[in-house]
Amino acid sequence: MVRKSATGRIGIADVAIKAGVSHATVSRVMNGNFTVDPDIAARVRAAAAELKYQPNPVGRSLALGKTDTIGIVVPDLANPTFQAILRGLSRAAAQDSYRVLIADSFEVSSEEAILAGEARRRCDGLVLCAPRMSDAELEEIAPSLHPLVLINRTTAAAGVPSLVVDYGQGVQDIAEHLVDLGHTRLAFLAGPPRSASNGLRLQGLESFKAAHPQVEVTMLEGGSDFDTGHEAVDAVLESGATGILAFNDLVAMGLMSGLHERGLDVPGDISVTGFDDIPFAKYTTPALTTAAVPITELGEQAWQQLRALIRKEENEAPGSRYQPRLEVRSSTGPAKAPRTAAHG
Amino acid sequence: MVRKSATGRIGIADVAIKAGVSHATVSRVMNGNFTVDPDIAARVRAAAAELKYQPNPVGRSLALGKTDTIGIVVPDLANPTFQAILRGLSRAAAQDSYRVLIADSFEVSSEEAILAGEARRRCDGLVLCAPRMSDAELEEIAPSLHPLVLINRTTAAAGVPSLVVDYGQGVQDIAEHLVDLGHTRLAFLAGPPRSASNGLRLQGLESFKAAHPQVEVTMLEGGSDFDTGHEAVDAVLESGATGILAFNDLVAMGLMSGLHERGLDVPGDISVTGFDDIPFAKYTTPALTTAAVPITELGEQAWQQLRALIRKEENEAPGSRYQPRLEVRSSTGPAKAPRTAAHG
DNA sequence: CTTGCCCAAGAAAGCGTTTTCTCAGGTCGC
DNA sequence: GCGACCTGAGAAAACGCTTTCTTGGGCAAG
Repeated sequence: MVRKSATGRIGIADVAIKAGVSHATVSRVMNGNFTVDPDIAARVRAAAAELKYQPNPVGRSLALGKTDTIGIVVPDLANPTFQAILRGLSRAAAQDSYRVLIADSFEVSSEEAILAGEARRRCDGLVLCAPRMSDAELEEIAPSLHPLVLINRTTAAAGVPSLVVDYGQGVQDIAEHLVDLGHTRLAFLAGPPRSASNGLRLQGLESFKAAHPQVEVTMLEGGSDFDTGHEAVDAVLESGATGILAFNDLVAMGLMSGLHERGLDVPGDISVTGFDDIPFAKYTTPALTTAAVPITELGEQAWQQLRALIRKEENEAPGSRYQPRLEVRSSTGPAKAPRTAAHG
Repeated sequence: MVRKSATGRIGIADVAIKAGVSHATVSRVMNGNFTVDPDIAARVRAAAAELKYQPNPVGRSLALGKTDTIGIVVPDLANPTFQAILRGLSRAAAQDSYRVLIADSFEVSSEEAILAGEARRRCDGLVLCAPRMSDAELEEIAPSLHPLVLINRTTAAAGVPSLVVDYGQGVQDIAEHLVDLGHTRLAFLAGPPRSASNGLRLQGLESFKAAHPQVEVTMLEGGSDFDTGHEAVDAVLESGATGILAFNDLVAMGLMSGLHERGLDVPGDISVTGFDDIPFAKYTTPALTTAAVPITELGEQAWQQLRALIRKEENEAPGSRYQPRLEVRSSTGPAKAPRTAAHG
């Protein structure tokens, strides 16, 4: 019988025996090496087909020193942003016959380095998505992770392309939009403290405040999910702001839902904006004004950059910067007279 | 110098040389084998730490015959349902130090079998998520994919646990709910034709129709995303139905958005229901009435089942069936007099 | 007819681990 | 004091593949 292999699976040896040739020849045929006699090649192929032989990728990986797999580590797989990046990455990588291994750090920044290292060792390259670790730590481990591509984070370590979204500019665009609508009291519902993109937004708001001293901008603590927005209703109302910049679309949706429950009208009473333009943003009622980030493209670009690194190609454009595009929908509208002065 | 290995990475050999012992001993120490002299063990550990040695998982996998990785193949990574399953699976697997490799078939059912095979060979087990392939094909390839767990699909092949959601019951519950509200004309916005869960829903509706001959149920073609729902507005209005059962929450949201644009009130003019209870469902306006599927739990259970298979444990409960729970929110309300008879 | 080449296919050496097998040295018992 | 037993560590085989190295046979040229 066949099945001589210890693992019980059909191996190259089985095919070699069946075809009456050596392992080497089978390998050559399977890899399209043309120095094999056509007759023998045909015999090998027939044997392989009959045994339904499929090369063991692990053995192959060991011999070849590559796994045809890349890893991605994300802080939270529940976040639509990271899901979209993952999707874009997976799609692009699949086009080049690469697979994607995922590692979710669940926002535990202390785990990221270990997770990244483990993932990297199993893969040919790694995408580190919005890592929460410190700059110092990131810079320290970056070399050991090469080929490495960063998303929404930069590092001083050499040879690490970064794809960053200009959240600072995006948040300024949104603020400008609200000011144009007559809002003079704004509030920012911040994101996770360790998020670099939150830092960029805060910087952007500082620039905005410098340029618009007459506008009042209240900072509110927050997070990155629905509930954050939903629970922030009181704080938002208390601030007296009429234009709210939520950290992202999720927070904005939660907030709108909360406002709705309070009987407040968006945008009649309060204007709400999001960030990211996740697919759902278009379908909220009212449709959400937001800053669109070309997020799937980000995942795809990450693969392009990583592929260049893996192939050791000269990378003409190491990393790139993405500008969000203001997407005005119906969750923003003209400011009405400040509620505190409504009696006047 | 160190770095004798061809790959340029630190290998077990480097540690062995540095510690002045054999490969075997290093391996023993790294794997916590206690038959090693404590002094030598300490020397090895010191050498490993100094060289920052990390075992190569590929070599390890080859020797051990396992990869500590499982694969999941989904028809569409953009679908929140599959994202949630992936998340649950990944989380549960990570708890047992397993990683997840993803394969997206992009709804191309002809690719599924190849994709599944490739993924399986790199992994210790596979989760096949709502495969679109035919029953015959599924049954044929199932044995070669073992250990295998199916989600939302069953097969006659032996030893393949299935986790299925009782979509038929769920859809009946929703229909009953609408009837209780006085609706007599319903419409079902179907999902992808190849989706087994769509088939289950259709069966459920047949049962429902049999039990409620007085209720008119119109079948409308559809899909599984926002746009499907958004584009279905005309067909829905044409049907004259006042209670709409959308294939899932996404479709329902698209439909509500479309109805809103037409100036129609939900649930005043038309009641809309979804399915799945994705996180967003709670935050739509109006909040969506839907059938909640314990979807993250599904991913987690998939891992439990797969783990049992991998460990060759006796599996007391091979597979299980999940009952959706009706989640009544505010997108459904009392039926108003049929519009076609409004003048009466 | 012999010598030298070239080519195709087999033999064997990796790839980086784990694990069995083997053997040297020490301990204990008689 | 010598042989049996045991322990701990090195040697080597195994995992399944790719690839270099080797070899034998066929062919052309001298």
